[in-house]
Amino acid sequence: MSSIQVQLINSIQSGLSSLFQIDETELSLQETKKEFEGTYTFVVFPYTQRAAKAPGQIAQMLGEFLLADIPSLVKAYQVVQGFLNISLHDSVWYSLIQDIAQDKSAFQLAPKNEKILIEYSSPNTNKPLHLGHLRNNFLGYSVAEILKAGGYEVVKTNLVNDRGIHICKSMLAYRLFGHRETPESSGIKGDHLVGKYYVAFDKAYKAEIEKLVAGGMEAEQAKNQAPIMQQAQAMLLAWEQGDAEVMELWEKMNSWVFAGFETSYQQMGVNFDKIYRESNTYLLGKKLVEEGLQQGIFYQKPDNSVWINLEAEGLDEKLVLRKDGTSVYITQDMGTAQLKYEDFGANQSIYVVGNEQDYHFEVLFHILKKLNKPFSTGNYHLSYGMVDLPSGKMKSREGTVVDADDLMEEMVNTAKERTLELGKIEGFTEEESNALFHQLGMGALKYFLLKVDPKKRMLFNPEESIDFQGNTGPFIQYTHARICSIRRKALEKGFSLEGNINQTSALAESEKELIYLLGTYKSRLAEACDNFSPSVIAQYSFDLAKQFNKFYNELSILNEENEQVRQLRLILADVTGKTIQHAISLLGIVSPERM
RNA sequence: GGUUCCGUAGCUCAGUUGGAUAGAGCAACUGCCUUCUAAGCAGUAGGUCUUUGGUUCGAAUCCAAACGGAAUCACCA
Repeated sequence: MSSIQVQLINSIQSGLSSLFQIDETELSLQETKKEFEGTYTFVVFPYTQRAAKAPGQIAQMLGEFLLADIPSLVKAYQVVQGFLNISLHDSVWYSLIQDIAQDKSAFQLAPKNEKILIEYSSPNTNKPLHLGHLRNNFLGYSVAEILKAGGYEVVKTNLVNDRGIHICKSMLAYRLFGHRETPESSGIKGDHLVGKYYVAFDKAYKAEIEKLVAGGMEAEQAKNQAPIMQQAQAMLLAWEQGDAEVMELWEKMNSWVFAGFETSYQQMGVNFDKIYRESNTYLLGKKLVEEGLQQGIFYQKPDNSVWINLEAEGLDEKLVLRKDGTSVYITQDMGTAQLKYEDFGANQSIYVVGNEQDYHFEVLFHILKKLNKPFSTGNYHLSYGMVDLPSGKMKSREGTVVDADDLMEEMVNTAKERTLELGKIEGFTEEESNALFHQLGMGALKYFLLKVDPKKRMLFNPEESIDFQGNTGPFIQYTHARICSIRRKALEKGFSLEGNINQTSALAESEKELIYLLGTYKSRLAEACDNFSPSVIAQYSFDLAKQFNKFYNELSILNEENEQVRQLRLILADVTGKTIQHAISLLGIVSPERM
């Protein structure tokens, strides 16, 4: 809350107390709606009974009280129905923009002295990344940036799922149909090449099932009996036993995938402080299971499988180790939790994982609690909604996925087309042009995916291209470029962006609103932090850019003849530019200086 | 079937702890480039906030039920 709001609330508080003997500790102000005059609105309905007066009368009396109590702040008030609308003196806005312009930590909240670990991306090494991963990666990266700006120490990790039956499927298919092709020989990016064999496995598997069913076998049995599936299971066993040939193939194909992912991550502009692999953490998970077994937290069934009973927590019995002693998904997560704690000892640990795994994380956190380790607390599942297509959920095996690399390339190409159409790259070198196309394409894509509340599922229609106009990344980037242009021209003309602001004339409405918005940045940032929600920042960036464009359109900056007014507007533009740049950098979006 | 989540303009989404006549963008239509970048600005049109009942000064928001949709309930991850 800004100091302006604090002063207003304190004054209203004492007004309520002295006028009506009402002592209220939790008062809230709201923004005045556009169609009424004023900046802040106080709603008096809740006090009519206790004050034994009509709403209008209470508002009237409070308004007079404010005028007398804080005359330097409050210029006027209007009573509309039961709403007390408060207008502030221009001097308040002048001093606010002055403060913001000089605030060295305008973009940084106070240190929290807390370390937060955030795990995101978490791909499987059997197929390339798709649109869902893009939402995950942009979200994880952005939340990390937001938390940093919010005063937390942040560690970014990525847990790669590089082992298991699904990995063996692509390995087996490669062995059967691959003819030793490599990313180099085929010209196919490593992760896509491996993904090709994952699909090939599924195709062969389905054909075998069909054949068995045609021969009179039940579908369920056919799924288990299909030779290629049995081969895959045998391969998994061989892997767990460290079979040299299988390990060699596994390492070779994984290295292709990792190289491919690295390229994709670079395009996305995301990075990690530490990459974990499940092949390195699942054994630690097994140890934790043994430990818990001895402590009686887990129990063993006659077939040797190990379980935990969470019925008291309203859940079910859950398996933590298979009867053959191999680990399952949750075993690995237990091990990873411990490893992360040993490596970083964070106060909080966030898992950026889709909401289809809500139940899994509920179980995991209960298990960790029961283990009663230092990492049993502070765990949070940042559960985001799926990206659906008009046809429904994306399914990799059925080929109904939007590939991440393809989509990014398409976005950059679209950015190129738009930019060339508009003839916006005069004087750019080829390198600068390409950088701009990338910044704009990715800006559009990131904004598109981040502007929506993370918790909600969202729709992507591949038939409709992502916009570059309106509520979009490029719109905000464009506003920044405009401001940069003003800066350049101001400096050419010898105008300073640093000077003091002197109050002379009355502020225009669009100036006041811009200052007001700039003044709310920190509280929006805090809100984004508390909710792990980049969409708060996205929404703010758009509002700010929109307001700036209105201001820009209505008023002259460089052509303003009154030097004091010009100075104010220049600083207003400059601060807006810096704020936009900072805000969208939290979304992983670059602010071009020209476009 | 159990559990959880969702339902706001033709489409994609905002909508703070309940507050005024429910907001943006896209798409449609009308204006504005000889002046700081028109990827912009201003305007018109578009709504039974799925439905019904309840709580109260006041409900898109809280409660209940119905209808519609999604996720999950694996010795998959």
